[in-house]
Amino acid sequence: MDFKEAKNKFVQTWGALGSQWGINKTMAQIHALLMVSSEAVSMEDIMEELQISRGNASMNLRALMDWGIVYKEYKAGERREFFTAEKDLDELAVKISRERSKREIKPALKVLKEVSSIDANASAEEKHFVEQTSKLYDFVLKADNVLDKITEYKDNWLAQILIKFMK
Amino acid sequence: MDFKEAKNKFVQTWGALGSQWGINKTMAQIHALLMVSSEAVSMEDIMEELQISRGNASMNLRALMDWGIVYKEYKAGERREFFTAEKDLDELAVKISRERSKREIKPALKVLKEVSSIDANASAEEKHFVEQTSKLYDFVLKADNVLDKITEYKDNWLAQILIKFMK
DNA sequence: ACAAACTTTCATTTTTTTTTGAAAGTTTAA
DNA sequence: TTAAACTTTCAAAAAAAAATGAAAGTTTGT
Repeated sequence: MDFKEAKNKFVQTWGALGSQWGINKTMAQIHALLMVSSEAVSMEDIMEELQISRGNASMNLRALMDWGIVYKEYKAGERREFFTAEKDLDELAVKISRERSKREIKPALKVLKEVSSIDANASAEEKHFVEQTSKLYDFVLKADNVLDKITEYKDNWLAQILIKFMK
Repeated sequence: MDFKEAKNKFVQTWGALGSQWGINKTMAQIHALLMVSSEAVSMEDIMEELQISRGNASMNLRALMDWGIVYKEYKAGERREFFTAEKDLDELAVKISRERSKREIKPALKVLKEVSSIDANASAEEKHFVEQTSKLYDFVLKADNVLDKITEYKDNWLAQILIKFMK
């Protein structure tokens, strides 16, 4: 396998993995491309390499910047914008965790709290509902807090957990 | 908010959360419904409650059983099949983690290993590619191993991490 | 102020994913 | 063995998500 094939395979795989985790394929592909580029890349080049339209490139780059994992870069004497990805993997994981927590987990928690707070009248059905959603609330809250704690460590959190865990 | 509203809100929210994480909405909704049902539920009732077709119900129930988080149950004297969800949240998390690791992370690791193994000739571009994909391989492998370790604890793993982490 | 060099937006089109439903398959009871 | 009571399958339809591209917007240099 030569470089071009390998790069392409990586971009495709990263895109597919993204889809499976609820991230738009092109967004994941752009991210993959930037991750393995040593230099900042122009929108034109991204369009060319991934064979996508200008609009698509623009929107997904915007989304990646909103996630805080892709940055604009300006080159002296160049009119156009260039893009780079966060390349520090610990930092990348922290940012993704924080965003998903903020966007998805926190709102879900709010709903769980609401629905687990209805007052269950006598019926076993309602009691079970309240019990189960309460447990779920506690569980998700705890998991979310663990994420918070972990991402506070910032650098090398993964290795740190591993150390603590392996005894 | 009364019981019916709460139940519906929970099912809808769980479905939406599923979508955001790459799980088919109906599949997540069926799971939600079964999670908060104190009794096993028939396919007919699932179709009725979620307003979905027989085929849809059948396929998604099958998928949930493949994930190992929904079980068939037979009632004495009843011809039809009933379904229940795994209600132990630790067990649920363990099963989901294992399946996602097996289906998505392991194959991605294989590709990462492949593409990071090309021999980079002199160019800085190729060197950077190999370096970055190697780092990614190490990172994902480590993360996957942490998941493995965690899920070995089986019961109450979340609380255990929390304890270790809080010092 | 103008226009060239870019980027963003969004209505429309395309693609992908999900759902439907009817036919085929299976199981059970008599 | 037959038929009733179910479940599964899968081609086709529908719905949802993503992509296109041209017009509108923005920035910069002269």
